[in-house]
Amino acid sequence: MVEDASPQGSECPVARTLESIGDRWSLMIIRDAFDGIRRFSEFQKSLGVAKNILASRLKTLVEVGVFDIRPASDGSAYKEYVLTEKGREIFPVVVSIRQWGERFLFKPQETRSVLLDNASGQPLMPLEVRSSNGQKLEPSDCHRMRLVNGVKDA
Amino acid sequence: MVEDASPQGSECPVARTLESIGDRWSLMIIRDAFDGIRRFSEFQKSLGVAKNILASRLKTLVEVGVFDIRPASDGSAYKEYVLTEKGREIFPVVVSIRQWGERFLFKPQETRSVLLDNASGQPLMPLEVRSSNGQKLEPSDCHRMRLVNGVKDA
DNA sequence: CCGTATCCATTCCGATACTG
DNA sequence: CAGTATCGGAATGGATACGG
Repeated sequence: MVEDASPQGSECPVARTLESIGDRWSLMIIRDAFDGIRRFSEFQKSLGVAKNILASRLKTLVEVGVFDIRPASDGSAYKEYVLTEKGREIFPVVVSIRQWGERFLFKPQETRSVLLDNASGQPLMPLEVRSSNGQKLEPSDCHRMRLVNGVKDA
Repeated sequence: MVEDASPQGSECPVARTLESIGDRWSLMIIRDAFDGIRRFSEFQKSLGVAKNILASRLKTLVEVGVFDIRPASDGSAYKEYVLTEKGREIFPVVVSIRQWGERFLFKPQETRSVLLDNASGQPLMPLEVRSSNGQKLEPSDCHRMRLVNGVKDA
């Protein structure tokens, strides 16, 4: 018997986010979308995922409002999956994941894909956690608090 | 037949990161660790996860170098799981996930947990993707590139 | 208290075949 | 091309019992 748990209703935003886009494929699909991929077959080719599960993931990502479906821009009869604003705002998540992986999961000369600034061709600045007045924060500089109806609930 | 795919050897840092900490529980465990949780039973209580799978996840997180095992600080016979530097550097990932969830997955007055700066008691600054010279970047301002032995490829 | 071992249910995933 | 339908296998998760 679990007393916790309504899975869709976690109070922690981290948990709730992972419930909606934390599965094995969604973030990879979104990563590809940031690369300009929009068509079913392009996602499929890039990810090497089975078509049925790609279809399933795209459907739920549309349902949760991360993608919109639009008619194809080239006039072909098919649809395109384009990120909504909600979807585009996942960018920092993907970038932070990428930066951690680059730093800790690759040997220096190992072949990898990198994300570069169009203007300069340079790598991006590492994402940093900062306070509201711009101070860099370590994990120990923060604490979690429960917010009930807008008021703190120690 | 898949020609892609050596799962541990993806060239994309996003993919490789998700392979190592992208399962359903690891990021939740790490989130709790940022809250100061170190003991098996505390993780278990906080997450409501079965003991066997918690044990399994902690073991692999130690293996990949995200946690260290240390003797308990209170002198009891048991161990503590503390984040390594590699583990602590996941902080921006957890924070970006949290911020996205807060913004898009909660109604304004809905009960949630928030992360506050110890010094000011204020919420954190939203993470932003920036270029090496500090310019804010949108997804379309970036492009992916393959890096082979340190040189650009295509 | 801190796990491990076992067993079972469920979910997820890939391959294939099929439809418009 | 863009999916849907179906099926079997693999991975994952939960409950429980047990041992150090």
